Amino acid sequence: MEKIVFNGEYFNLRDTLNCGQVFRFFAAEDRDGAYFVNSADKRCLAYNDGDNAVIECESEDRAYFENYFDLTRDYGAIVNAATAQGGVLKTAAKLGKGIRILNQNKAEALFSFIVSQNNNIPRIKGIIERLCAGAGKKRTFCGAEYYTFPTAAELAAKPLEFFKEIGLGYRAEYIKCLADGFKGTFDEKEFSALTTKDLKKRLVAIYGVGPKVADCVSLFGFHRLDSFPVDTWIEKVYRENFNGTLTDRAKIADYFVETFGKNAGYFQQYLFYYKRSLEKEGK
DNA sequence: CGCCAGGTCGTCT
DNA sequence: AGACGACATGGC
Repeated sequence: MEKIVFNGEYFNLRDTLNCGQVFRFFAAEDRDGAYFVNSADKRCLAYNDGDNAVIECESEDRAYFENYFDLTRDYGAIVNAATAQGGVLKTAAKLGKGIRILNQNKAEALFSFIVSQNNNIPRIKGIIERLCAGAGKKRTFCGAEYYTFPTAAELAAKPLEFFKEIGLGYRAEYIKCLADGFKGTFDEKEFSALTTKDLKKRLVAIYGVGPKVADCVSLFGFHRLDSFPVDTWIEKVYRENFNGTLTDRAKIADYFVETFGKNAGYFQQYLFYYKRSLEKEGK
């Protein structure tokens, strides 16, 4: 077992996991504030401890999770850049300075964000868990069982009925179609080689993937920071805090990418998290 | 019960 | 190009 200890000033597990970028994490029942985080076929236990963030994982997975949690990136510089923008971004960066954008498994991100469309987060998590339990493999970590995210081949082996049974609803056809389309393999390189613009075109060409899902996959799966998913929350920030008048979400996305440049993806998370937390407080 | 969920597709102007 | 309803399901 390996223990990765990292300065926690810009690494808050709760905020990073709860900002809507990832769905396969579970609060560790017997350890307050600790989470089991699953990615592809791996699992780790992660928590904040005093000034540090700690990740416990199998020794062979150390490099995987160092990359997964984006540990080589200078988040202090990103937060400073956001703070320098002033206004709502300064406030949002203060609140969300512990958020990191994960380097998720690309296939998992693609399938997961198709599930996310017109859906709520608790239900998305439930569907994905049933997808893993029904099509993935059983593994053990720290004496507890978990399921791996199914491979493209494992998904392709399942009939349409399976996807309906786990509660995907009309999205079952999207998932089935995608699984069949990959013919047993997911060629990451084919996607990774593309520019962000072409990657989005390629993703949108997939049945069930529209501009919003494509931007999420691009940002959360491929770490393309010049992606800016626009949903109702971002639209709200745009109107209320940037005095925006555009209504076309694609144009709003372009506006933010042009304004924020290489930090656009990070700033999107700060703004999203900030706006949504205001709503939650009000309730 | 009705509204909504980190939308997308098909269809019609 | 832009508007609009349908879509499965269940959380709240």
